[in-house]
Amino acid sequence: MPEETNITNSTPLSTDEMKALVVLGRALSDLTRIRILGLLAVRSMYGQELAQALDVAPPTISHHMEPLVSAGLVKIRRENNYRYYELDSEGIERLAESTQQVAKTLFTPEPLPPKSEERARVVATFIRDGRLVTIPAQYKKRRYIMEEIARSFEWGRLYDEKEVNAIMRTFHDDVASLRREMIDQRIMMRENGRYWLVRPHTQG
Amino acid sequence: MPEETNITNSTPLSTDEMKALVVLGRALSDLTRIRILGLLAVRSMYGQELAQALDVAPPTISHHMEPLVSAGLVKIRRENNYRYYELDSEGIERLAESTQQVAKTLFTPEPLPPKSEERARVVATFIRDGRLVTIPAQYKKRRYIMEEIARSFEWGRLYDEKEVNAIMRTFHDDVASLRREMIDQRIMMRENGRYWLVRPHTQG
DNA sequence: TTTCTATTTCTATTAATATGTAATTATACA
DNA sequence: TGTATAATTACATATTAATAGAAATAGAAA
Repeated sequence: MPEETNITNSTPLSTDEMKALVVLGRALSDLTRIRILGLLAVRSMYGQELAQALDVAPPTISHHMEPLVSAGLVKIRRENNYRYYELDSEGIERLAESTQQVAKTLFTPEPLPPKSEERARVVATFIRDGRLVTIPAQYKKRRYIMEEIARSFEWGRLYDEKEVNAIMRTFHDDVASLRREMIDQRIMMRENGRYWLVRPHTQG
Repeated sequence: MPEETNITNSTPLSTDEMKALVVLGRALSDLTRIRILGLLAVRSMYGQELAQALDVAPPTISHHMEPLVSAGLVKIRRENNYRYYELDSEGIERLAESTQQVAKTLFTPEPLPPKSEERARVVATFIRDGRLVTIPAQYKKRRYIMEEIARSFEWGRLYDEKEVNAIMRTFHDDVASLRREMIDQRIMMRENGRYWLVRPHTQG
């Protein structure tokens, strides 16, 4: 079983970004609210109109407005006795942008750290005469080793599993663990039995 | 009070699109699930790792995976006894695209219907010698009238409220109702007291 | 001011959700 | 084949959310 005790669980999303996502998700997580958005897309409406159109009681509309307004999707325009609810175009644009940003963030691999004394020492310790002595238990060291092994692959090329195994076996016999580690660390990707590097090597 | 009885409540979102949005919203509506996404963005993890990292019991992870997988954000890779959860890059791209699409849809005004006999008849009935006799109660007719009045505005120009009132008063004295109707029907937009047409006139 | 109406708040009820413990299933491994 | 471990399911509980009726609030109109 994998040894993971020393791994720090970092995340590319800040706490604030995560909370903002939850607020957005909550706003979208109910069909009545989505239907409200759909209706407001045609024209702004006031509460009783919405209640009648959706066949719910007026207090229900009021309650649903809270998450929609919190998420910045709807704004309220007061006119006489009425409150006209209308889509907040800026908010919805922000929503579209932010989800794209999050999607991008989630898939931006962490940058490779520069070559360092430490890295060289770790590599020298674990790789002797081109053979991996043992797979390091500590994440950071394992990371160095995996990046070193990745150098034996060519940027932009697709490899099938046999080729991957052949290359990895020059380092270590447990190629299954090495393969998994490459995927886990997002150094390589796999799809339909084909493997490839996620990004080019950074330093020669 | 506005007369709305004859208005059909159409929406630019199909039922399927709405349901898909709800599924997505549900997936994002819980902080634990967002944190799972954040962790998986760094590397794929199996259940007990996630449980330990988030300080929850393993069944909780199992439960959270259902909405994440349903929404297409996470996929499961089985390896020995473990189940490695990993981000579904295609799913997340689809998510980003679809929210953008929805945002766009929500703000695409319904196309102006072509000039028709009926439209001409309605306009002739309600506008006599350049004066609006009365504001039609029926939505469709009101729509025709508003589009007719919109022709007196210039595409691409900003108007302040005084100018809007001056132009509208040539049609009818209740300029407040006309202004609101323009906004409601998304023929005009307003921001900081400035008004403008949402789109150009289609037919001369 | 009084009245009327739209909206919100209060309160209650029901449904859904998040979470955990215990039991079950599934997969290696000895 | 039995044992060990990971994951899921079953079950239970506590919390949150959705909804509506009743009461309170706010604004317009008479």
